[in-house]
Amino acid sequence: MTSICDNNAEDQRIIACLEDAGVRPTRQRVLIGRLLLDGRKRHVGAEQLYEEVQSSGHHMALATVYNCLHKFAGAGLLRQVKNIGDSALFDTNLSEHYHFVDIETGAMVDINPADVTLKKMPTIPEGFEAESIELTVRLRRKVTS
Amino acid sequence: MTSICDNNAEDQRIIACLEDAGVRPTRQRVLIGRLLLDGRKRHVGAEQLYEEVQSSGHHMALATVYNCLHKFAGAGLLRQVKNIGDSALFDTNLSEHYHFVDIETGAMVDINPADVTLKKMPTIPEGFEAESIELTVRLRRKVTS
DNA sequence: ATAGTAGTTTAGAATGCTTCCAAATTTCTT
DNA sequence: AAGAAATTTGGAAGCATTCTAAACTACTAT
Repeated sequence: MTSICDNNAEDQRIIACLEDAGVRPTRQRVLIGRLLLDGRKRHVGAEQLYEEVQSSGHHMALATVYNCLHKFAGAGLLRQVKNIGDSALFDTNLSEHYHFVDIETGAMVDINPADVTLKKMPTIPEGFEAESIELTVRLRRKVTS
Repeated sequence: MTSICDNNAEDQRIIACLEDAGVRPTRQRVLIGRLLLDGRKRHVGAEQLYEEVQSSGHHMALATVYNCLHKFAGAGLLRQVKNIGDSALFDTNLSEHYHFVDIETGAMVDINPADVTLKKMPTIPEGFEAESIELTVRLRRKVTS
């Protein structure tokens, strides 16, 4: 006898997912979980997610969307991507992978991890450990010659 | 018989530098050139540079600092670093190299380029060309055990 | 169940960085 | 020296994100 919106199997799965990650499954988090924890790999920004929530017929404060995104990221359910310009982006793809970015449009595409290998790793400074490695290849549209 | 502050050899060098890059050597740009085009490799933010200008006994609008930084970057005199969180950073080191970032403090250190090699390069999508590659290793302070 | 308490959500205000603006100024050309 | 184009300026505006304090919700212990 738990929760909030255990009305169906999908929500049950999401709730379990949140609990496993140590995140309390509130109504809002389950809602966002439906959008982000469905197995699809994609990149989302706060504003965009906010609109998706609206479109799904629910209301949620923008601040809550930010809260959730950060909470999810902190719990390892999402990964914050910091290479891209302006606004914060979150990636549902948790495996180590890299990104192509169109410098004109900002569009982002995953780089197939098999396509890149670091031959040599830099020596981590004394007293530190690597938390993550971000590799971004910025792309410019080629001039048709 | 050019310019503004050709009062010494150093300024002459900076002016030549700007002209070579196709940037009109205004008083403000030469001023910033003194701070950034002296051969030292470093990372600067707009606000910080603004303060350095003040400290040097001159005045300049913050907007001008932004203008200059972007102009310099566009002309290839600086390189904008986009991997790091919050605010815009510019790097006077133009050669291909990568960064360690302390996720706690935001402090940035160059990675010796010899220390990293990409074994395989990802296939660039059709119609695009790589403009730059950014590799960032995020560091966490190790817990002393 | 019920009450308590700790964690969450909320709307709107506040912040901080960056860009925009229109006017004044400066640079380079003629 | 005058004109045209680019630049600088200070302040206002913009935007994404965070903060705040109050209302609310979820879980725990009773």
